[in-house]
Amino acid sequence: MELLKTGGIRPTLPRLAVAAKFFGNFNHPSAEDVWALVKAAYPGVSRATVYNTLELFAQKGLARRRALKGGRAVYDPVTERHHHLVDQATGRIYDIPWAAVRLPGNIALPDFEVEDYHLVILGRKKRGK
Amino acid sequence: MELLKTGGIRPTLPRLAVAAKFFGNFNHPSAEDVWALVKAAYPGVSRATVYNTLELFAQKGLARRRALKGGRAVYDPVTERHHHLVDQATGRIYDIPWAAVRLPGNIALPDFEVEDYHLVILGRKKRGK
DNA sequence: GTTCGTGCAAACGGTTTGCAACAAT
DNA sequence: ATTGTTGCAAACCGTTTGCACGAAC
Repeated sequence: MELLKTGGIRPTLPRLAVAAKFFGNFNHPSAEDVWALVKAAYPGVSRATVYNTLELFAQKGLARRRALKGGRAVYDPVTERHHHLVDQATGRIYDIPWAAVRLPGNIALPDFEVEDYHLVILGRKKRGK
Repeated sequence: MELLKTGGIRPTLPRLAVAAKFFGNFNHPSAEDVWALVKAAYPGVSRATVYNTLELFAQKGLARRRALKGGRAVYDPVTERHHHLVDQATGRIYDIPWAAVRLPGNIALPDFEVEDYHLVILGRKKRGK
């Protein structure tokens, strides 16, 4: 994965291991989740490195860290704007395409400088879908 | 505060202490924050009781538990619908009135049953305001 | 040789849990 | 008697940090 170079990240072996397990994982894994996956495939990688690497991805704009569930931070490999739905039954997080919801083009608040916004939707996945 | 009775909560002394410090606190305190306030005023109250009581408030619909910051859950005594702005500089959370943003009347997603939704806005408070 | 990256373990902070005592019904 | 509530401390879980070794420039 040489998109690491694009982000100005030296593609070391542990980082490639993290990237392999993280990018393309659309289940909004927590750092701990990613570590479990990495550890299974590449036992030598330490937890700290996984945490550091994910945070590095976030700083370089390759991922977003989100506070969507209590307690654990989740990382999102999708950097395009989108909304989130948190399934109240399972806790699973789903990406909702930006275009799926019609929103005012931009949000303006008198007292605040708005940098970004997204909808957090609470609901449940319809069974079977 | 006898809105506890309204919620079907037995108004014990520790719970009244928590209620006194929590309701009317619009700074989106974490459980730890509330405990610090309660402990200062009523030193006998244990941390577990504060945590239990806040969770009880949430279950009874007197408060909302929200995952807006990483790591710590915050409790919101405002139960009416509103949006949230997280100040990227300070981490402070502000309530944004529902009417401040024009949204589609209801959100419908084909695969999900939507129970609730709100905007999470990332921004910064304009200085002086 | 100075910086950067890594592994390991310990520390940390917030939250939850187990348990014994006690109050309410 | 049964249930609900409390305080205390310990356990727990995700995350961060300190440190020493090694690789890269």
